[in-house]
Amino acid sequence: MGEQGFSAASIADITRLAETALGTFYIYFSNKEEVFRELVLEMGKVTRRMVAEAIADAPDRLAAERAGLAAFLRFVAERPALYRIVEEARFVDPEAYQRYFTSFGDAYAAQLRAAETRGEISPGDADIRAWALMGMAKALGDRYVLWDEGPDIDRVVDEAHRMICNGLAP
Amino acid sequence: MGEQGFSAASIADITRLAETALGTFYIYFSNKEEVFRELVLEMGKVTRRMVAEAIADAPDRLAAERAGLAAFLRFVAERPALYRIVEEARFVDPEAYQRYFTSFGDAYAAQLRAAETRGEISPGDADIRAWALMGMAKALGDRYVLWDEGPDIDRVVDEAHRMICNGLAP
DNA sequence: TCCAAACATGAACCAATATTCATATGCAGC
DNA sequence: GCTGCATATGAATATTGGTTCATGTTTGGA
Repeated sequence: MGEQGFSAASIADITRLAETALGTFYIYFSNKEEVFRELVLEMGKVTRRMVAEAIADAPDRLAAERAGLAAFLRFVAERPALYRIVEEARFVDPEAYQRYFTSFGDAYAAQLRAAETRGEISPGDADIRAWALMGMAKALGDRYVLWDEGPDIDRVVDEAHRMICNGLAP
Repeated sequence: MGEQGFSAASIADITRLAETALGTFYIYFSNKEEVFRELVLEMGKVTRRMVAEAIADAPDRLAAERAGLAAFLRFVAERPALYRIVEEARFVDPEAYQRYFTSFGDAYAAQLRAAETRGEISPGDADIRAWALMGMAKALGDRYVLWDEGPDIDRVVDEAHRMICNGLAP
């Protein structure tokens, strides 16, 4: 599903890869969308753990932003199929997609609020900021990881991080 | 296609809405993906014109960023179906999707480069910045326009613009 | 008025594939 | 070895919907 997309991946394809019979699929999943939903869920857990580990020992929030972005881009590079599944969920299972990102965004915003009270970042609406930052990461992942070509990940992280810290103002 | 999605929208649906016979479809398009591709193309033109007009008389780049973001969010609010089509292109016609965003990104980066030489923004990699900014706009569109609930568009634009200008550093 | 050529029609065709189900197999406890 | 339950199998089913095509209809120029 991650490689061919939801509709192109047939149950027959899936069971062939799993080396089981076609009917066996329906012992474990009630229909095609259910595997998909479980994949999205699984993906949520994996990404969350990944990022959490990556930022675990960052000295402050700005350092955490850098580490988190770098980890996310590395993740997209390593598991493009899983990343694809999440994005396709927008159309296959909008509920799951929305749940995925709102829960991610909520956690992100909470971290920003905590950092704000610690004085590590300037004051501002944590939710809006969280979504803006998630969007940045996604777009950079598309352009510089999935579609390749261009500066290496470190340079992308550097530049994006500079922008996250200081903005564009001269 | 914008309302139901590419696969859920049948040719029969399309021709019913168009009040023509089913077969007539194939006089104008050679297959289902071709209409889709043309829609993506059309959408590119419309968005481009929209944003260009919106930022036409901004005094400087930072003001243009604000006006452009506001225009984009307004556009998503007004034509969610067209916006959806572009995003679905990622899976239905990846070529078209990539063309859409790289050409948009190239134009965006060119504007940033010009602004940099005019001293309106700090120096930095224009391409990476352009993609980061596009990603921000997309994510905010998803969360605060398509999924509604939350602060009104102006507040979102205000907050995001502050972040674009000054970043998060205290 | 006539004639191509373009355009329109929608029933029929066909391929794909999600899902079911009757049957077979493995396994745990006795 | 036996019994019953869980699990496995894959051929058959049923539906869906993209695409074709033989047959009309319109149109614009001569």
